[in-house]
Amino acid sequence: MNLQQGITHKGLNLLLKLEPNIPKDLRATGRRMTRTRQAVLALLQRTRQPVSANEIFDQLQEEKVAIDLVTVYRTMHVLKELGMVLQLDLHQEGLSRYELKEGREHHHHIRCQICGLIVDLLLCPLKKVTKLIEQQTQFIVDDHTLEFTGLCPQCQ
Amino acid sequence: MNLQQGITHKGLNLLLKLEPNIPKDLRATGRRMTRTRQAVLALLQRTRQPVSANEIFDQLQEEKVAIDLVTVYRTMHVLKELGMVLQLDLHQEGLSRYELKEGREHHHHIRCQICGLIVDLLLCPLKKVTKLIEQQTQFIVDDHTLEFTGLCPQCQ
DNA sequence: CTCTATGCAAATAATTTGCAAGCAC
DNA sequence: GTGCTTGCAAATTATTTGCATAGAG
Repeated sequence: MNLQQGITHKGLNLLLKLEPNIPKDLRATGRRMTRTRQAVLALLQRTRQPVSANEIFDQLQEEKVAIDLVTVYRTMHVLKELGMVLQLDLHQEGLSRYELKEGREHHHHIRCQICGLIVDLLLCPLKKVTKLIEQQTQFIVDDHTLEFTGLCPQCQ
Repeated sequence: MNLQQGITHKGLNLLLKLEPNIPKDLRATGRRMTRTRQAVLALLQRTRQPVSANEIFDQLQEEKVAIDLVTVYRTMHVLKELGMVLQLDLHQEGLSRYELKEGREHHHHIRCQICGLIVDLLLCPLKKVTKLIEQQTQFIVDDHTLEFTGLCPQCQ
């Protein structure tokens, strides 16, 4: 909802410098490093929270980067395919958010109902549960979604 | 995706008879029991899987029940407000599904990537984890989403 | 120079809103 | 009869697709 407000909180992510091998990742699959992709990647790197396509678009507009919203969607699609970006659907938000993968471990999130702050959870309690589910249901589990909502310290 | 196919599987839900006190629940809040609400409730009761607004609409069309898709959405909104229905957003499906609450315990789901079969999981491993998260993040947790995807026995 | 990426317009899909008429109580 | 409900049209929001052109390698 409110990117600005969220960003003013202390996030758990670090501000990472631009990885110089990203262009290689792109080229390795016949993809090209363009002005717009650079802008999106740079934005993702300096953003502490998972962002929506619209937020990326708005933010780049403010920074005078000419880009179409469609291009944002297409860029996210490519980056996700390459495994460089994670796509999240947080608890009943009705839109997707994206964050850089950048070698980070599998993790989940909690989002404040009031201000929209999203904080990383550095745990996933589901390894054992997954096995249990596979036994109980005879499914082969291949993925899961786990997101929390609540009130952040400042909104309580 | 494919309601029919899902329904042909053995679900874990029971087919419940129409609870006669439902109209009371509605009236208690100044709401009215109408032909369309009856049709939706009856459908929810005989459906073994969480259904989307569109599936409710299509199904009722087939049964020659005249109803508008807008009315389905509005009905789900009311039933959810009354606590009679649960709204689910399964793993990156991009739409909401609904199921009768009917006194059932808090639970989660697993959905088959191929045929769309949804099965209830009769466990929630998150009570302790929630406390841990509250300690670690200083959030007050008020809700969570946990949904799995995989391959059901018949699609493996 | 070739083929991918982009912008713009338009299409889709899920859901919501406005308003006048219908129907439950 | 009064006020909640509904249908129909239209608006909204998130996302996707088609196509001709711009631009990366």
